[in-house]
Amino acid sequence: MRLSDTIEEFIKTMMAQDEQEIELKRNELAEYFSCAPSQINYVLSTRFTPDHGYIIESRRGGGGYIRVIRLRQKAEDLIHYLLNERIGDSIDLKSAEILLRQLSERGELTRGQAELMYSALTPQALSVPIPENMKDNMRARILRSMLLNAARKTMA
Amino acid sequence: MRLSDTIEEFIKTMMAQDEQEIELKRNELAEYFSCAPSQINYVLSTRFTPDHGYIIESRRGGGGYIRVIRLRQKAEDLIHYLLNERIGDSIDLKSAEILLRQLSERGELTRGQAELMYSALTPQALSVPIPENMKDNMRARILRSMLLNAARKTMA
DNA sequence: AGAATATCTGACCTTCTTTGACTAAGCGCA
DNA sequence: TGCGCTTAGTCAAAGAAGGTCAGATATTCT
Repeated sequence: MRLSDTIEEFIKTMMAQDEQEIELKRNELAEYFSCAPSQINYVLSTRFTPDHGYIIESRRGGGGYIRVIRLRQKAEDLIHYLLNERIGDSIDLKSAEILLRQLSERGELTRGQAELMYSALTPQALSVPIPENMKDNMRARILRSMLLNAARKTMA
Repeated sequence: MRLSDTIEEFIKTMMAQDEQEIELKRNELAEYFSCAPSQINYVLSTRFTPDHGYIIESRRGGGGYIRVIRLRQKAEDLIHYLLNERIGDSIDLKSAEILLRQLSERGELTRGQAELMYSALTPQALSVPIPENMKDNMRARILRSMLLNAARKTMA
């Protein structure tokens, strides 16, 4: 079996017992599996992505850590759909507005959240001197990032 | 847990009970936590700056002290200051994080709002191919737009 | 077999924390 | 006034994580 698969399983086992959230030390894990620390990043970036239902947070420096958060199934499905089908790598303001309204009506987001997200995508928010055609691309990224954040909480 | 975090908490606990203002002895504190005295300065300069809502006063020599004062401002004044002066047309991620954290600690924003706003400013959210120096400019606009949105409700 | 894809490693980078040597400022007393 | 404690401040270097990326290897697909 490949090392990556072993590490993946190991992490998933840790989460099974614990909660939906674990913290790990990159160097310790690498030490434990006698591999390069960057191998851990490889595993995380290929098997613990939002599409797989996970979110990663980390901190450097003394006392640093990597936190792996598992989304609940429903949130995972929704995020998968939103990121891949609905948003992709570009979304215009009007579509984003419609999407946010739907999410709020469906109760996936509070109205406040939806409005706050919308405010981050308006022309004023993005009134920087870059080509217009790049703005919908920015909207997509910003919206993704915010939806992932929300997925950890309300979307459940 | 990091020593710096422990010291930060310790100081905040002292303030919670007491009032808006406490006085501490650098050497005693360092002694108490078995660390270099300059560690105390590190904590103060990374966690008790005006951006964090505190100011520091101190005196050397016999009977010296360090005074930590929590600033209190009316919400409108704070928001006004942030929007017009502090954020201006550019703000880096770290500063934004600090400001959002302060707003949430003060109860001007919920923690969820602060985190949602933060997620719209991360490198992933802004990972578009534009010059780095323009990103802080974008952060400022996006953050302002979101704060205005929140302010219109909470503080209207 | 050859091309495409997936895995691993190592060198180098960035961020955050901790320590210690040296510096500066009040205070009290000769 | 000047000297010597008693404090606090500064800054650079060391330490402690984690991140990135290109290239070497290994697997899988056609």
